[in-house]
Amino acid sequence: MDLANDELLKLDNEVGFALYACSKGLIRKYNPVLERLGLTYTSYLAMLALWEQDGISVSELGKKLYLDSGTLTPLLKKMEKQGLLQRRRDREDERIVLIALTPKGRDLQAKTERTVSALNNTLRLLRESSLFSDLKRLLGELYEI
Amino acid sequence: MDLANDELLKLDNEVGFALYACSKGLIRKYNPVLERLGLTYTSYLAMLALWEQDGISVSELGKKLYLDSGTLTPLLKKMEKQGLLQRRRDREDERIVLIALTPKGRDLQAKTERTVSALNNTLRLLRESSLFSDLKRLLGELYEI
DNA sequence: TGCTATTCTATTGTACACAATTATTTTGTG
DNA sequence: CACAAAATAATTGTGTACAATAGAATAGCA
Repeated sequence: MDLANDELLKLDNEVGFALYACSKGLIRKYNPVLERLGLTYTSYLAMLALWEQDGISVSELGKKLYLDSGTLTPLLKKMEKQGLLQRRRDREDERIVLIALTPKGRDLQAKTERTVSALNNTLRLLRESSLFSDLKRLLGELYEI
Repeated sequence: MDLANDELLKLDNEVGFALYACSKGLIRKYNPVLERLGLTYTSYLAMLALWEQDGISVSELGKKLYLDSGTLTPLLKKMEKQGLLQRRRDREDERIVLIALTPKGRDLQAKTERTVSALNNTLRLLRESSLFSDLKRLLGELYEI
């Protein structure tokens, strides 16, 4: 697909728009389901990261999720209020805030697994297609441009 | 890729996360460039849609962009203030608000074409790969699930 | 040891998104 | 025609995103 000048600015030719609309569409599917768990899509992603690796710092979590402190600080405070995790300064280095799941936060994993399995089934085909690996490759490339 | 239960909730296996992170990453690349045009990513998309088809209603624009009035109304008011477009009620049907580009809005197209061409080149490979058509297909499927 | 640069989190300000609700207008039907 | 239903924007409330800045703590170095 090599575009002439007058085709360059068409909405349907925008890779970014396809990504943007797909991403929002999927989040719209997830959010009502996650609501039953008391989670939003963003807090769901944060929990996924923490279930994999508990006790990490805000900046480490930010690297995993590609989010900065401007997003994470209020999000984590809200999740702390919900009783899912605790935040505390590292004693060795007072600049760092470490995140630790509470028992309630850990226990949520099993219920979440059951709850999202329906969505996961819907997305199974996507995960099995080459689209998924292409996306992950794209994500890597985006951060090198 | 058929996932065992303990793999199901891993962040790296989330199709949604790959989409979400890719989309935000790309918008982060676009926004500083678009700023030179006085546009944000969202208003850029709105202008793309309007350059293709001027004089449409808010709801028609919403269908093109997959956005609702809660997002579009304040966005369009801001763009009207910038002098890019005008909003006026349809005389035939007072429920409808029609959007019309101003000369300034139309003139922005040429400059935008030049400005985003660098970004477009970076993304040329993506547009030429199967990823792009896969994404558009996914977008269609998402709205049927 | 001081001093400077760096690291890390928090804050501020701007800009979306979207569900739910409201208000207005039009349409369709008995 | 009257009135219920539908269509259309606007509003409200909540939840992100992120650039830019600030502020505290640490590291590195003359």
